[in-house]
Amino acid sequence: MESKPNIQDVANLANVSIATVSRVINNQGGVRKVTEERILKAIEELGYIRSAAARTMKRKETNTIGVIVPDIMNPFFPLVMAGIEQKAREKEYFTILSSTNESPKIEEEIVRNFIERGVDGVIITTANEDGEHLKLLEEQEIPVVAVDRSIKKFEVDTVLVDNKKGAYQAVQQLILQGHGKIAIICGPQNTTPGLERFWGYKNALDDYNIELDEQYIIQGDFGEQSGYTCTEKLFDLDDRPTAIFSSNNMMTIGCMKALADLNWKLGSEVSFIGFDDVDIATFLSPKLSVVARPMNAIGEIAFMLLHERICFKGELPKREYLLSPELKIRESCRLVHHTF
Amino acid sequence: MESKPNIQDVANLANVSIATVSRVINNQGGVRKVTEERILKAIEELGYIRSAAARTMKRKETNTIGVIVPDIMNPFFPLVMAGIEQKAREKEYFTILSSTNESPKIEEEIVRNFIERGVDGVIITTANEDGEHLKLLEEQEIPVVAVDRSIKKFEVDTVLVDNKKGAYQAVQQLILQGHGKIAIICGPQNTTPGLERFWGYKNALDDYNIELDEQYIIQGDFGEQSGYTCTEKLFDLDDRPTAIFSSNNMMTIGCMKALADLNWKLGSEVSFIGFDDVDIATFLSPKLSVVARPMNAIGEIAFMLLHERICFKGELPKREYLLSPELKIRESCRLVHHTF
DNA sequence: CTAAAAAATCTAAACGTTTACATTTTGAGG
DNA sequence: CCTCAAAATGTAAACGTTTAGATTTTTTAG
Repeated sequence: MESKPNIQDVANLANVSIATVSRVINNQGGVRKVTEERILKAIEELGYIRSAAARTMKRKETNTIGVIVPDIMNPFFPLVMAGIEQKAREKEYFTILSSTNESPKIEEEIVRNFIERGVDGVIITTANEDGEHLKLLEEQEIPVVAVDRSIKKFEVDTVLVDNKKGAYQAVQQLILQGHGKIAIICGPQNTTPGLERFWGYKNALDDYNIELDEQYIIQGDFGEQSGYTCTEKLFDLDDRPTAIFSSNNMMTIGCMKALADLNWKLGSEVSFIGFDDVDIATFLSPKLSVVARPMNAIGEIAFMLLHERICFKGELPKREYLLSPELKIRESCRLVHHTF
Repeated sequence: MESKPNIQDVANLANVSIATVSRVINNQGGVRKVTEERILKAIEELGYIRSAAARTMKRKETNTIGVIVPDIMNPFFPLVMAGIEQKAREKEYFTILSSTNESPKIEEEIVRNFIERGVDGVIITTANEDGEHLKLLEEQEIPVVAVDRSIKKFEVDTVLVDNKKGAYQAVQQLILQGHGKIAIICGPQNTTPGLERFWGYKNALDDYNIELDEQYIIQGDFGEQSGYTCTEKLFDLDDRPTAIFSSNNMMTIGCMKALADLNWKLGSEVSFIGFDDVDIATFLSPKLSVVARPMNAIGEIAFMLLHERICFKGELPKREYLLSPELKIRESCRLVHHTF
């Protein structure tokens, strides 16, 4: 019994054929109680563990899904991941996680590796929404669910947050509180979230007949540093905005740092709402109002969609979930002071 | 060509034997340029991707390591994970991540599954340092590296942070600033980090001849909520401490919330140092002083240790890394005001 | 007690690689 | 144009499962 025991060793010890052992370890029934017990004992005795590799080879399924995220250090993704994992565990699926560092090249490598390993499906927040580099997945007919960023080149189920609505609500809130000079720190306009959040901003202003003012539209890149510099630019304006809407969490952080450094008084001199909840939101004084995304639900739904598609091999129409973010009003947006 | 092409299909198309194809896809050399090109073309044409399962079956290795963490939502782990992944990618290893939710039972299932899948090694922060539930790993002789929490029941390489030293330095700092009434919000005393951080606290007080005062030692559970309630308890004391040392990041957050709610003035009325850096640290006013752990380095070292052990099948002594945390002094600890 | 039906078990053939070992091809040196 | 070593390629046997289909055993019913 030098190396690891295999199903044959178990069969020998229990004095049955490997077929019977196989039926037992897969609880397929049709095995007499007494033999089953004999086999179980043999398994125990030998410390037998079946080889997933051999099994996969026959079965052509791994009960594994691959998850690809662009940046594991961004707190958004672990939270989504938690939702995925929870549902996956319920269905006895396992999860492989890889992070691309926002590199489409790495992403392509990961996809290839996932396919080699025979994942049953993939949940991905792609580093490049174009999706040209993802064509392998389509070729191999592997079910895919896109999360947070859609994929242009081919049809996949998608779970998105209604960025436009979230941004709209935030800006609407500011408007209703009397603000007219509302600035936006934009995300990159070549990403869906960046673009949609800007649309939400624009629509809200339109709906309330507030004219778009170019000087209040500042272009950021979703990074903390850009949040900082954008805020500085706004501060340098002759006619400063009375409210700021920031398009994501990292820029919110940068913005807060800038406000502190510039001594631009949050809440009183300038109201604020950010997209995405951040840890710091409830610590700052005043507490930050934010548009919060339901990360856990995103993960759960993504898995459910994927699972359906894995089980249901037939044709299924492309499905698109649009989750509504929640506007959490705290203290950083206040009624504007009209001092005449 | 109905189903997926295999190595045989490639061989047929390229008019060679499967052995030659195998040599090409593993770059083993010994194949003429012209045939290699022919094979490569065939692979391209068929969209052939080799099956990791079949390969594993022969090779008995997967080039995959398993990572087990207790709580993927705790920001500490994604950061460690980033370090692991980075090094793993360099060595062409892949990473499977699973989270146990601090449940030893789930952990055992995950371990079993990892073994079925034939991971070459495991990096784990166990949910139960006793390690009885991990004996499968030992039986199967799978290399293991323990991170952040050691494993008692069997010998494995370990990467720890010098909790005692970190706590000591923090408390020492408070003492040197004139504090005598220093409270600690403890972690669970049945975990190594909880225990060691308490020792560091105790040693520092001992060394400076400050008597341990039971009322300043509050037991928490590393959760945010407990940080909150512990802080309340301290506030309710007749003789409040002038400084607080919190044993981890989540409790730090709870503590900050409590301070704000209680209107207990951070920095002036009560100084503070926390174990582990947190996002909010630099936003609060005053900015939080913390003991920061080198998460990325922890991950990198953990992988390197594991990798050595995977490659080097021979006997290797147990190795234990003890990384020093860094005391980051910001503003939340101030010279105590002696008002006589 | 026996025949037939039902249940349990077994046999053997895949699945797609890798790899010793065997065979063929190539090309250098005479 | 041979010879022969070296290089290239091919053959075939694993690896450890699952699973039709064959076979044996058990149970049922007359």
